[in-house]
Amino acid sequence: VIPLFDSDGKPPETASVVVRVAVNQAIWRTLDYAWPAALGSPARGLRVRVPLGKGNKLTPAFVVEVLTSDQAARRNLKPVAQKLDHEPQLHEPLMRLGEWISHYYLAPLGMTLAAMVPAAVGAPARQEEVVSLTGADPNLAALGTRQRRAMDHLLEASRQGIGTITLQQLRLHSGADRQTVVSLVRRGLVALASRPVVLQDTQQVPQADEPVPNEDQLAAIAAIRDKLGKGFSATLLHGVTGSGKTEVYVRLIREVVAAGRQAILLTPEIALASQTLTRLVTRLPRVAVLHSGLSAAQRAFYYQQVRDGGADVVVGARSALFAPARNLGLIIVDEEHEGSYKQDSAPRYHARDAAVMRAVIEKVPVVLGSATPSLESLYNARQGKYDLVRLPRRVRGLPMPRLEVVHLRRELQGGVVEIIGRTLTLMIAQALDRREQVILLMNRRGYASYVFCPSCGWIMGCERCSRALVFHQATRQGLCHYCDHSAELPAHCPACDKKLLLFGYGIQRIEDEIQRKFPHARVARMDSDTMTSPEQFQQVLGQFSRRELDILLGTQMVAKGLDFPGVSLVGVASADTSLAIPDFRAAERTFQLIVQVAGRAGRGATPGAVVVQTLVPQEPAIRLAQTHDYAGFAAAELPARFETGTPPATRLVRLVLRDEDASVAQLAAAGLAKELKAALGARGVRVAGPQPCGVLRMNNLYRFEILLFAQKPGVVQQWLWPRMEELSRRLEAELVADVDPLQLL
DNA sequence: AGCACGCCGACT
DNA sequence: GTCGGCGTGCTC
Repeated sequence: VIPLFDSDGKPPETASVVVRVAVNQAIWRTLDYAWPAALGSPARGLRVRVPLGKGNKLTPAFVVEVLTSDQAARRNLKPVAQKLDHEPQLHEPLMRLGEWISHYYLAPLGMTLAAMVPAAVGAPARQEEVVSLTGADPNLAALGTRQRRAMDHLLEASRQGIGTITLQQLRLHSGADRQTVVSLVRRGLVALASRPVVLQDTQQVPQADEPVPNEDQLAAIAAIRDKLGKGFSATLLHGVTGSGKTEVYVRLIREVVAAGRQAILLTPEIALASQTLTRLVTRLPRVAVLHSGLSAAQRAFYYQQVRDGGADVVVGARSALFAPARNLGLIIVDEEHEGSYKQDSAPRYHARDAAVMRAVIEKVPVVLGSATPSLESLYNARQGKYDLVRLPRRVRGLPMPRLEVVHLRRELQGGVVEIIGRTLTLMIAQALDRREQVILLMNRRGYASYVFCPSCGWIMGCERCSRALVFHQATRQGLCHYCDHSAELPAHCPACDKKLLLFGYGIQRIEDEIQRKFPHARVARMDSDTMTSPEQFQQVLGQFSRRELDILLGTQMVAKGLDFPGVSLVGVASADTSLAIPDFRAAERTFQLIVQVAGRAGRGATPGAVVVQTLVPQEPAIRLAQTHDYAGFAAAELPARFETGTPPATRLVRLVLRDEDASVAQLAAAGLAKELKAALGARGVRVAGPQPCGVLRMNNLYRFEILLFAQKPGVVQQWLWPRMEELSRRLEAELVADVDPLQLL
């Protein structure tokens, strides 16, 4: 922090330099401030602190424009108080990306820019202790075991040309603690020093262990390699599950790094803990991994490494897209169809689409990979906006797993209501007998969907939301999956005092059933209730890969990107959960989920089998997933979207108006809808609504939505953005805009 | 999003 | 007569 010189507190008389800043708050306008000469020269992208409001509260902001002298004619400007960095934190391409995100996703610019930089950036660099040999002749025989072992390790490292190693590494490899090293320092044998932390080159896998790309992979690599260094291009890499997309990424990234440039690889949040990624990281040059498990300081450290050229590759979730690579050569978005790329709070950007925009701005290629591309990306490929590259076969000639769709109603065993039907039970038993592993998907948290009274119809509901509480076994409580509110399970119906019943199945109930049916199986449950930290996630996956577990039971987090050769059977307990959601993407999500989870089977020596349980086996999403028929699914679903005028046939902007008072929200929505119809109707925008949201009341707020279906991208935003501030002030209810929404609850 | 301002009710 | 409740509106 560089303080302002004028200690008498008086702002300069006349401002010769004026900057336009975006404050990190829900303010839609930019504000002008005088730039004190004492702060040096201003620059776009610089972080500053400015006095804001009547109390002149110091507020973080970004300089977005340095005004020329004739633009700067305004007087009486408050002065910028502090500079937070010496150099602009966001360079020009990221500033332009931030401006695009702010406008396209209808978010205030200051908030958007702030979301692009880790909060702790600018804090002093982390230090680490390093150990090196002094060169003094060691009398090894005179040393104790621990000191001896440490010296051996250092001497061995030095023979390999490594003169300095970190204390942490020495501790890891020789078991020497700091005390041991200090003793060696006293003997004059080693030196202990501090230096700023630097990234280690993790490329360790010897060439012999390198997977050899097959013909398909080589063709894909060649096709994309041709585009490197030749400006913007977008490629949709459609490779079936197990076709080796990761190998294609590795080869392309190495190519880019060899040419002296940096690469960004985006993966869904969940995949960051997977062993696929761990393996991948060891095969790449200096990697900065950015994920949610990092502390603020660690995140800031990697961020700075990328900016200063200390990292060649950035691997991370959504926000890794904003890595300040100054010399970018390639962006890859793995599993591009994943919903977790969409941020669900402002700025509500989609990292895949923002990645394409960054590639446009930086004039570099972008690769979108998936076994089940989103219909948006498929449509873009059909339109010629993306090039399509395919990997139609699995590696090593592995067959696609065989899917068996079973009708749950015919699976009941002796009339008993059970969710693991006859076929699936039998196949799990067989897999366990053969010492093979099983992945079981149950896409619903909790034990039972709701608690109700059979005699009077009372349902245990959330007091803050218009939804039933989901019964959780461990806590014996009802839990709201929308607002996290919980309530004790009453002993009897509070309305009529009769006995209460549990209705519906959740993953915890499946867990009970599995344990009852297979008492000797080692089972781990993996859902957001049990996986509260990335470490837990990694631990369970580690156990499963070491075959210390037989059955991995999970919500959709087990469907994604896992690669365990021991898995021969995958079960989908109920394929209907995601179909039941009233959303135009329900079929697409169901198809993707089944195909993705099926892809976890048969990656090793034994061919995989998949059992999909459903009450609606004739449903196209399920029928087509049975034969991994992506083309067939797209051929049915894409025309349907055109008939209904839903994305990708149109571009959707969703506006939600919410208020504690239902009629206030409804009236505000009605007024706004009328206004929008008048203004946008002529521009090819269909205004639907207002209508109550899928979940009418959430967190004590009643919600009404207006859906805007536009023929062209950006039409709605162009009209709406300049009016957002005025609208949010004028409307009685709170206004939330979501562009290209994925969740329509 | 904060934060100050302001116009009413409950208290000393 | 004053403190403070949180509705309202602005931030260079």
